[in-house]
Amino acid sequence: MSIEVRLPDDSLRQLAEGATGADLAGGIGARLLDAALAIRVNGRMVDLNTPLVNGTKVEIVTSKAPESLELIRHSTAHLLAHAVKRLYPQARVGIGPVIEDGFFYDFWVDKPFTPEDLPFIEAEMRKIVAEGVEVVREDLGRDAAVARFQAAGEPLKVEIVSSIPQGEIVSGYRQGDFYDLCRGPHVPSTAKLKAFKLLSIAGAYWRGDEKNQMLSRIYGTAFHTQKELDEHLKRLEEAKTRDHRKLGKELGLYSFHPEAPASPFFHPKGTTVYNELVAYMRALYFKYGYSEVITPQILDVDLWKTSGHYENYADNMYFTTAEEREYAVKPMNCPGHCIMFGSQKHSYRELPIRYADFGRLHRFERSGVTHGLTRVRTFCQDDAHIYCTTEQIKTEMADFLALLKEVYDTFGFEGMRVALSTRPEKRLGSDEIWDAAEGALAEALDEAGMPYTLNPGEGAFYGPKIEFQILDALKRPWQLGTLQVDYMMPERFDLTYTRPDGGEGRPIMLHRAILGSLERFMGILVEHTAGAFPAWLAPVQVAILPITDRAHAFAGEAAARAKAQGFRVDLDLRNESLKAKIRDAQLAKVPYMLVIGDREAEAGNVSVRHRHRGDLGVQALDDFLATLAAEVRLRQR
RNA sequence: GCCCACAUAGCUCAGUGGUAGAGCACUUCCUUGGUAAGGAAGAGGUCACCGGUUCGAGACCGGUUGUGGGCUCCA
Repeated sequence: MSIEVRLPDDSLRQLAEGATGADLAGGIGARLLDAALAIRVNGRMVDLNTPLVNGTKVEIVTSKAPESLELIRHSTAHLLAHAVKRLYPQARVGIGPVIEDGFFYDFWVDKPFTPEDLPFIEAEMRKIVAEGVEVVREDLGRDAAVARFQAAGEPLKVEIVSSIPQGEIVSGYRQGDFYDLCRGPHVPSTAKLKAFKLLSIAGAYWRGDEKNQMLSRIYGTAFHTQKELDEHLKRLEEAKTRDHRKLGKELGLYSFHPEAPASPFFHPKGTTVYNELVAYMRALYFKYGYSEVITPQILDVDLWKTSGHYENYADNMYFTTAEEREYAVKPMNCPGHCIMFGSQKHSYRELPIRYADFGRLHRFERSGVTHGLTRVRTFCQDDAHIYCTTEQIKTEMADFLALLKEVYDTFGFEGMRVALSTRPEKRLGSDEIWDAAEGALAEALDEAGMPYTLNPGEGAFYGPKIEFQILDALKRPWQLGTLQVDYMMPERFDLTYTRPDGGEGRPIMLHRAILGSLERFMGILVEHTAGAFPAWLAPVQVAILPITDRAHAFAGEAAARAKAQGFRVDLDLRNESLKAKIRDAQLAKVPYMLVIGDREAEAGNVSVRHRHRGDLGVQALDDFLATLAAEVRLRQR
């Protein structure tokens, strides 16, 4: 008896009954067998050593297939666990999945691993690779699997397997003396794993629940070749050099101090960028029909009880008492806006009313969750609340999307992804209201033709939210914008407007932000631009570099003229060489350097150097200023 | 909050129990130069904080605070 399988080029191949993918690959060529990692049967990836079935379509998966990277990472995770079990037999294994850019494996150990352990574990992994241990799939009945893990002293695995319905087959893989629960597929031998590196250690809760025990997690990554691995490690280094915490210090933008944990101090240069961002948003608010408001920082706790924050958000709030009256520092602007809206009578003719607020917010974030500028305890959102009717939600949504796209385009963010977060467990309001709110957002997204993913249970306590995610220059995702629909606050604050028929209507409230928070946005922007802000945002737009003292007079005049036109100028009169001045301006990422020597001073010219484009030659000062003015006005990147 | 690591000059970092160091930055002097560091001198530290061990602690131990890598959480 023989079987026949179809290859991707539609050719048929005869094989003996019971032949595997490996036999198929070997029959085609020894080099293919060597490169083979798995096979794809009728589109589904399975182990290379899976027996072939007559009449199926079979494809040999080698390192050329994009999904093979996941395969070797998964197998490398098993390799890691195998090595750990050899070195630390008392370690009990958790789970070891593939993640973006690599994998991890969790271990339950008495003493957590330390970074010094990694080279030893890695060496043991290489030893297992050198041994070329065969990786074999071994399926077991559920009860047999439970018994096997119980005998092996693996309580975490027992817990997982026990949750699988009885009678089901549990797949697992054995490599030498190491057996692991796993769906597979895997590479046929540890010899196939050639380029991997263990990267870091971290604590992680079992099953991601902080009530469970803490496991010791080892992160690593794997690639097909050492060259690819090296390139990846180089990219990680590149990301490190762009770290906004490092660049912020180097460029003198902001700093952090123990006196105010997780709260940035914006230095003059950082404040310039910050204020330019606010000015930009203000200009757009004018264009899009928003009105800016200013509301108090500290408000009576009763307000927060009305808004529901006291009940649902108190853990994240700061409280203070004065004259025996209790207050809270605002973590959000919305309740203040509701007070303002409710303080006047409104006609349907006024709606939508759009209140924008750059108020400072304070949220108590648990120590350990803060991170540079991207997670702080005091920040300011490009926040606005739109009071409108149900019918107006769609046009408001469309206008908001237009505004959002305009902003992200200005900064060069691409690859926007959208997620809809629905009702969380801890929430206000009835299911009917949530149905309406979630429905409104979903419908608006559908109408805008925007594909989105669902984040069940991730909404805010007062309403569902749409979250907008972009990719930065290093293709890393960031959540920036948000749009939330809220039926709750208007209800709780009893907000009304007069309808055309003279009756009272209840407005809907939309919460929205585009940059998210100015703080986080600046951090992201620093990493996106590597600190080289576009000219319109740069803290110093022009550095004026006289070569000798003789040029100081004209350099001073040039600086004065540039300043008169509103440019941010740094006049470098230090007794340093031109080379040194250029170097310092380059390191400060100043967009334009104007070199002024005797020749330029005499003719009223400047020699223009751009931080990226280099020497741009000599031109009249006024011509340069006119060009720069256009670049800044258009907010060119 | 939890697990682990780290904390020395403004910055980046050396310093394995016996007198506190380097480079850069800063100040002064010399140098007046043409597109990424000219030269010299000087000044600068309660080694995060509190306690312990020791004849002696920047170093060893415990605690606190802050920061970092993660987990949980999140703009």
